[in-house]
Formats: sequence, structure tokens, C-alpha cells
Amino acid sequence: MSLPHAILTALLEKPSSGLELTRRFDRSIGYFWSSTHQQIYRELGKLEQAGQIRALPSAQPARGQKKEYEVLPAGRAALSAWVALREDPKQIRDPLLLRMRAAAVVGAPGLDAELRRHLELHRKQLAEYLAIEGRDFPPERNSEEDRLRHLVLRGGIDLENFWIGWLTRALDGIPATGSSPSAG
Amino acid sequence: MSLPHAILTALLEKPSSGLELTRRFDRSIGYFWSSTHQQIYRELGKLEQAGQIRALPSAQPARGQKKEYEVLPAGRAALSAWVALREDPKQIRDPLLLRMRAAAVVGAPGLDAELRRHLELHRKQLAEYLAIEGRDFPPERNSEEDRLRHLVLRGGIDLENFWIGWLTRALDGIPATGSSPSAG
DNA sequence: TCCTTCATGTAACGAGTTACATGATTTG
DNA sequence: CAAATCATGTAACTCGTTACATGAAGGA
Repeated sequence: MSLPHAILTALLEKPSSGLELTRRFDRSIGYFWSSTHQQIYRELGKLEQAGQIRALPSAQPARGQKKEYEVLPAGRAALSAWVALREDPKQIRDPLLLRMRAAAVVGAPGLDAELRRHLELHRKQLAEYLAIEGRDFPPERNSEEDRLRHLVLRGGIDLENFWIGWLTRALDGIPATGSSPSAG
Repeated sequence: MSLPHAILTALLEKPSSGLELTRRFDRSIGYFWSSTHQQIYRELGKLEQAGQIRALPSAQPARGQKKEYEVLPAGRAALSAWVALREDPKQIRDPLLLRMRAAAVVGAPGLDAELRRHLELHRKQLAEYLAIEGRDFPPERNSEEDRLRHLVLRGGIDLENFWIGWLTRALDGIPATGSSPSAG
């Protein structure tokens, strides 16, 4: 039940069309709630049906033409209600950890290469977050909204740092299979 | 495409019935790949159909009676092939971070209480992992399989530590609402 | 017998993914 | 006009969740 609320949040920050939302999900919002355009159009339809958003009057309902949405009072109310909900943290569900556990049973030739690849990807993602932080959250800006958004970004940064640390330690602890053929 | 491989891994570690698997998923395996008995039975059926596992001969195919499965060579091969696959890390998708971002837009009365609640849950989970670590990975045990399984558990421990650190910093950075309802 | 627990399932639905379809606008 | 790109959608499928159904075994 999170995607519609991610969309409402995005539309409150700035009224947008489906494709614009998709692009914003690829950038800032998708860093903690990713989505595809198919899902977004589907949800926009439902939200409009439910009277929580509406297409701006300037937009004709013709296929292939841009259609901008804005949030209606009912949508804002629904988002407020959702923010107040309690929700337990989800259990971890990570394919890489699962691969590792499986590797303990059936063997893991090449797993170290995959760990190195992930390490590199997380380093890149971290660099991207840090660039965003430097651009969007200079020390002087300190409104309440900025502080909350900065905390969210910090979550992403800390999470990448967790992965980098764990992967580094993991690579120290398992034998390499690339150039030194000591494991079988 | 991970659940069948989680099941194959679990069955290689120890042949089990559906309910036994469910309980093992609630304990060790579910710490990085959670599942319900409905999903497990569904997958067991598919894996049996595919010739990757089979019911032990001693088990009759009667409804309501225990049915133990073991992995066939084809299943082990499929698992080995899956372990060798590359898979990019998934994008973050976390309702709490999303709530925080939404709170930056529509306001956040009571969000600090929810953060405190999550902090407590993560502390409990961390304590549980540390207990498992102390029980299952004493310093003297050091086989290759143990090392990999220990790394997986370390992933869980480090992840809980990430959340505890982030939530603590977040609570320092946002104003408290409500008098002090944290008794309980 | 009735109740509980163990054990194996079915059914229906929602969320997410992948592939494809259709129309409008720009530009060569 | 043709092709590329912008933009909005449909369809089909898998995975995960929730609620419910069915049967067996053991004890009050």
C-alpha cells in the first residue's frame, strides 16, 4: 500500500504527468521507493477514480498527450492518515545473502567476483548520494522539511556504507577464485 | 526467482516436510529470506513437478499427513546454476523512509514515536542475532561452510546496527511530539 | 464426543515485472 | 513523408499476502 502514497507525496511536491513522475522516481524518490511507468499509470488511474487527484483542466484526455495531475484535498487527507499509520519493519529479503548461504552448501566458485561487483556498484551509488547531498543540502539550508528530507537521504547513504563495509569484510574472509586456483 | 532456491538450500541442509521448512524459515533462513507456509507448499509442489525434489518413499501422499522431501540431483544442479548467476542489488524500498519523506510535506505528528518503536524492534532483533552468533559460531568452529554462514548472519547484525544508528541520529534531529508516551 | 494441535493444502487478491500497443510531436 | 522520441496506456504473468478449507492424531 505504499506506491499510491509515494505518488501523492511526489505530486504534492510538484504537480506532474505520468512520465515526469516516472523520471522523478528514477531520481530522488526512487532512491527509497522505486517504480516503473506501468505501475505509475495504473496507480494514477486508481487515484483519479478515487477522487484523490485530478488532471489539470488544461490537459485534454487524449491518448498520447501529456496529462498533468494535482492532488485534491481528499488525497492530502489520505496521505496524512497513511503517515500516521504504524508499520513494522519488513524482514530482510536479500538474494545475495541467500546466494551466500546456498554457496555454503553447493560451493561458490566465482562468488568473490560477484561480491566485488556489488562492492563497486554500492560505491558508485554512494558517490551519487553524496553528490546529491552536497548539491541539495548545503549547511545553511535548515528548514524542517529539509531536515526530514536530508534524514531520508542520510538513510540511503548509511545503507550504502553498511554494504560497502560488509562486502569488504566478506571479501577478506572468503578465498578468491579468480587468479589463484586454491579452492575447488 | 529466489524462493525455490531458498527451499533447495534448506532441503540440502536437511530433508524436511513443509511445516518443518516453514519453522526453519521463521528461524534461521527467514532472517534473510522470509516466507509463509502457503508459499512454501506452492513451491514444493512446483519443485516436485519439475523433478528437482521428491517426497521420501516412507511418506504416503495422504492429505493431512507429514510428507518429507529431499533434493534430487537435478535440484542440486539447478541451485548451483543459480548461485553462479549475477544479480544487481535491488533498489531500496522502505515504507519508513517514504513516510518520512511524506511527513516533510504533510507534517509528522507522532512520527518520532514510530521511530522510537522501530528502534526498539531493531534492538530486539539485534539481540536475537547476537544470541544466535554466540550459540552457533563459537571461535573454535571455522570450516568453510561455517565461515560463509557466519558472514550471512553478520550481514543481518550489521544491518540492524545500521538501523539503530540511523534511527538514533534521526531522533536527535527531529522535534518530539506528544508529552512522553514512551512508557510501556 | 469435542477441542486442540499438527499438517497439508486452495482461493482470491494485490503488488511488481516484462512485453507490447497506440497515439502525438518533432526533425530530417 | 519517414523515423525518432515523447507520452500514455494494456495484457499477461509471477510473487507475496490473507483468508479459508480439509484431514489426521491425541487428550479432556
